[in-house]
Amino acid sequence: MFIGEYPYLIDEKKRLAIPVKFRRALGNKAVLTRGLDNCLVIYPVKEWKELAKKLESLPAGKIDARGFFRIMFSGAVDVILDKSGRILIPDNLKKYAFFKKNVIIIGLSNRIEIWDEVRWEEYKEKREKTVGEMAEQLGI
Amino acid sequence: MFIGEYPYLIDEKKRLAIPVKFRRALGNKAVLTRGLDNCLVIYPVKEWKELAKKLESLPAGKIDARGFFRIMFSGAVDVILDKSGRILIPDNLKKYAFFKKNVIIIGLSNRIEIWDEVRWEEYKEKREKTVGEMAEQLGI
DNA sequence: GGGAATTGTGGATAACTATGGGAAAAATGA
DNA sequence: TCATTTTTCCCATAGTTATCCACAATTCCC
Repeated sequence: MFIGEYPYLIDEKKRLAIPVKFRRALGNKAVLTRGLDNCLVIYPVKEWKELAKKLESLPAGKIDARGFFRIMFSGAVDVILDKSGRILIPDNLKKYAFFKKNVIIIGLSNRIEIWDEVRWEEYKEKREKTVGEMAEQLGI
Repeated sequence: MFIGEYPYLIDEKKRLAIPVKFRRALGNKAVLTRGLDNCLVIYPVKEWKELAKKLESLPAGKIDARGFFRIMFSGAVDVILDKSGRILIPDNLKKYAFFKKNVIIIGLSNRIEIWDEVRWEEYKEKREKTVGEMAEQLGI
């Protein structure tokens, strides 16, 4: 299970190291996609396949479903961890997630999210204040 | 499985390179045809055959079905990848999809779509906004 | 606490790819 | 038939990417 929050750098060759604690569970292959709120998500191959299956069952005749399908698949890439445990972040995804150099990698149970550092700090601050309300609404 | 988003150019000889990652799954033959929303679609031969079968089973008595059938079949061409992994885009399809020079090739599970770059960027921007809602509906 | 192993980061070099162009072959049209 | 255009096939090359290696900093382990 992926947990925790780790700061990393994207170098000028678009390489990003994956936290050591996550590497074993990923193996040397994973799938990187667009995530909600302009972050990126890394799925273990198995998790991605399950998600892809859900997406494939969407009705291709419906405009909204078709659009969602296109966004999700076009935003996905296979990534391979190099000898140093790094993956490559393609330009389109880098742009989508507003990455500069500093990013935060967070473990979220069955997946890993990558955030631009500044955006993450803002998001976290905002959300930390409302944790109580959120819990109440969710009935936790 | 085809995934990802890749920018390419159509040269003055109407040639368009297929992303390296897609070539193995295509072999050196494929079928190119009109797609929804004024893009073009490349199907591996096998996938095309399955689609053709579905289309053939449409009720020829219905106006819409007949129209769809005609558009899909009349727009289809066999394409062959050259030594550099490029295919030729016929004029009629080029016109249908509003291609200038810059196009985006996207992988969509069992097929590949080709979009005019400008149109894709517009489409993507519009669709990215509804990703949150869609995800919530699907429970992703 | 000190040596060994691990990790984050940078860089060098080899391999590959995108793209353009030239020459040969085929099609076109008068 | 022949000149002109279009298509096909092959090669060239700049730029990018993959792969390997280096090394300082940190962590681990006895």
